[in-house]
Amino acid sequence: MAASSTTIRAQGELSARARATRQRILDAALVEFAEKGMAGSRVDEIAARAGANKRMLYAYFGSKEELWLTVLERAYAAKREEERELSVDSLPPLEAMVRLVAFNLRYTSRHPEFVALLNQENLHRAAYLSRSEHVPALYSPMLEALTTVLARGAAAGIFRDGVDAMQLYISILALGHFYVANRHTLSTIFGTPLDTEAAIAAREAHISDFVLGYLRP
Amino acid sequence: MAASSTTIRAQGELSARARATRQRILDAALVEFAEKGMAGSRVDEIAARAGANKRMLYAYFGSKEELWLTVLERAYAAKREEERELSVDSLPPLEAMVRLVAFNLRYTSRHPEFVALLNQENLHRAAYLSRSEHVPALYSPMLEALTTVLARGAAAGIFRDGVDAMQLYISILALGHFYVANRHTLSTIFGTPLDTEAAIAAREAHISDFVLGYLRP
Amino acid sequence: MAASSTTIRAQGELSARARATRQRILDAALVEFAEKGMAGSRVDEIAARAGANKRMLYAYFGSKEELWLTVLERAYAAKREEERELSVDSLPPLEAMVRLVAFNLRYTSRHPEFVALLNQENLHRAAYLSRSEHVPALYSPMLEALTTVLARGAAAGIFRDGVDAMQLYISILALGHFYVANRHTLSTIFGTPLDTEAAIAAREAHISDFVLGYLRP
Amino acid sequence: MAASSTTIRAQGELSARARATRQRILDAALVEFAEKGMAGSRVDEIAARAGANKRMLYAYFGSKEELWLTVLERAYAAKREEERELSVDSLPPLEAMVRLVAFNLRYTSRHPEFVALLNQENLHRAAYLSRSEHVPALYSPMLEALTTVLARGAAAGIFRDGVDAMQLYISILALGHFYVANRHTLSTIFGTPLDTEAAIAAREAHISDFVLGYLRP
DNA sequence: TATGAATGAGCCTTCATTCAT
DNA sequence: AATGAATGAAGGCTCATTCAT
Repeated sequence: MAASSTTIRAQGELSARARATRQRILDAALVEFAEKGMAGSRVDEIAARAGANKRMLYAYFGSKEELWLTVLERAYAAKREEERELSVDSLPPLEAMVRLVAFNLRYTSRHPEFVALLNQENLHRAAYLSRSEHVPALYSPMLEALTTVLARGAAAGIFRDGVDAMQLYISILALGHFYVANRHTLSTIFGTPLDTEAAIAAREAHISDFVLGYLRP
Repeated sequence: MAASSTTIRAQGELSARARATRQRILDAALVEFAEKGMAGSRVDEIAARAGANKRMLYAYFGSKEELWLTVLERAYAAKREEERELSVDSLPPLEAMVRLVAFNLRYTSRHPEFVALLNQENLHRAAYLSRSEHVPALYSPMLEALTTVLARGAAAGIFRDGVDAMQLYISILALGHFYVANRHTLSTIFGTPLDTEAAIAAREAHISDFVLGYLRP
Repeated sequence: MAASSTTIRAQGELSARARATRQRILDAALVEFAEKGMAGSRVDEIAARAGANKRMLYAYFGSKEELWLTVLERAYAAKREEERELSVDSLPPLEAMVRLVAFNLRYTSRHPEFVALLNQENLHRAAYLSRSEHVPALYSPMLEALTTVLARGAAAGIFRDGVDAMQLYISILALGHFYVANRHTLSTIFGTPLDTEAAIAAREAHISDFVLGYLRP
Repeated sequence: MAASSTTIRAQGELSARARATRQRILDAALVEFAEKGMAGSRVDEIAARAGANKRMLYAYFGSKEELWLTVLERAYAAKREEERELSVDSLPPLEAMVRLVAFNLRYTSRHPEFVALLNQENLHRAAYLSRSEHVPALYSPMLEALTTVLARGAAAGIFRDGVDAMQLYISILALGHFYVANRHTLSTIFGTPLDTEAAIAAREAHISDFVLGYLRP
């Protein structure tokens, strides 16, 4: 009777069955939230999609807002985990950079739900994310790795000096993320579809050129 | 979504008083929509903020969705109007490029509500914007102008050859827009505020370098 | 647009139609609250009984709790108004006392909903009533009048000296109110119905005797 | 409301451990019910407070309503047990009366939860109590004892003749119970706290006087 | 042109109760 | 004897929209 009988929070103590239900709710919430945003999502719909009782959603997550935060944290963690596996700091500088750029475009392209979550959360002025204890910690290793790559490249004479790692990382994110995030309005404006494989490959080529072109000494 | 027979759409036929009311509703809606998104905004709140009766909102715009589209169109038009005034095609290529890059960052920074609207609309998969007859037409002149600038720069030997105008334009938008759009989550992640004047100036310097560095032959 | 468009509070500014709706809601709420208490009452039921839309209940009263307080205040005011009309301070002391005692029994008997409201509110530890600005003011005149009557009776040699007006008033309330409030459990316990006219008349005779017997010098 | 076939009602057949659990549930329910009434109480909360699994509550009591009735019966029995120990019929009439009056005030004052239960049950029109087989039987001895005391006092010339025992008993209950039951609203109305020890002592003095003053021949 | 009042559907949340182990 | 997980039916409250004047 340690936890109040109406809310279950810690995940460790759960049975396999409970964990499965919890997971189905999270999966369903990710889809729903990404599609309709937080305000536009319906708790009923999430529960139905999860094949779970609505009450369990509240038992596991307490409220729609807590559920949102949990989904958001997991989305960040998932992306960082894949990015970490690139092992940029163990690759030659040029390849590291190319891979990082391509990965960011391709990941956002494969995971438009991640983009949708981020946009929503920025509408909220990061009100939920700023309550997270996990996410900020995920990103300092990335910055360190990028700093190292830039230094190695500069030492080897293939990158320019004095590049700010955070600015560059934001730019790399921007070149991919913005394209995916705004693909619908951009397609409308430019009158050409942007989410075909051909279009994405073209984009990848462009931004690779873009970053490497800039980094030339 | 056909306009009801009692809906008043054209603005020309309105009296001065009516036009003022209509305008106040639009202004209020812009603020409210940008702050809370479309699903999160309340028709009551918009009317109250406009000092207008809710009924008038329906008389002038027919529905919340139509109001959203009108607000969105005006936001696009306002930005394009300022951008047009840059007269990039009458400036020397280098200066044109610097100005265009700086303008896009500064405009989005000064108009976070524009960013918020765009993000929302992309969540909607541009469902409203794609019904607009005005917006696409706004952007073809921009692409033409940029194409000309790139050609002039290449001819003068200061820009590389073979740059795709649309890709570059998207990249320029991305470098500024993404920074502003995601400033809240980025601030949280990197643990440093990104919307101070100093931070924005640093960003401007970085992206100017970035674009010009890339464009070097 | 003085009042927010979603909540209407002051009663003075309302149209006749609105006032009628508001009143129907109050009447329905009184019945429902008295029958089932606050926690047991259903907002849907109140609205239905009032022939009003649920939304109006919230427009006029803001919440179930505010509605409860309003109903409570009106119940107190109604009783005090009738009590005031007894004009105890302009009657001979003995008659004043008899009338006051009888009135309190009869009123609570005729208005079991008043008793029910009071009991509920005491369960709440007067949480709502204590936010009322109106009710306490109603009762000081009563105490003053009773003090005068006691003094006049004592001076005339028909009442004992040194009677505390507040204690006596509470006792008078008690002798009638408790009987009515607990008529159901008392009937069960003593195995005899207590809310027949005959039983009430007997009770009236008893408590008249009781009070006057005590007041003898 | 018939006990389900799996419900365990009789207490005799239970093991010591089971009896302890059952008792903890009853204790917790008393507190919760008294604080929030039946409609306002939560089965979850009662189980949590008892340190028991919710399921056990249903195993032992069948439903929230049955639990309510059990709690109510026990509260009545506890009061009558203490009252019985006064042995009013073996005391001199005057002292018996004084003790009875004081006891009723003091008991309700020490046991506000009893008062709260009674009020709730009267809101229910004694719907649950009337199904009890135990409670009515508790009270006939009380009336007999009081009748005897009154007769002895009248014979001794210290009490008036013709006093109805039930009416008097109700009045004695009223003078104490009403004060305690309504202490919150009365405190609010009269602007003075009524549950201090001093206030209760003053009340005790008043109602002693009151009853004895009335009983004078 | 403008307004106050009304509406019905739907949303987030909570409840008493039962199932399976 | 005890438990964790699950459920269906509300419950309070809010929303975009329309009516009547």
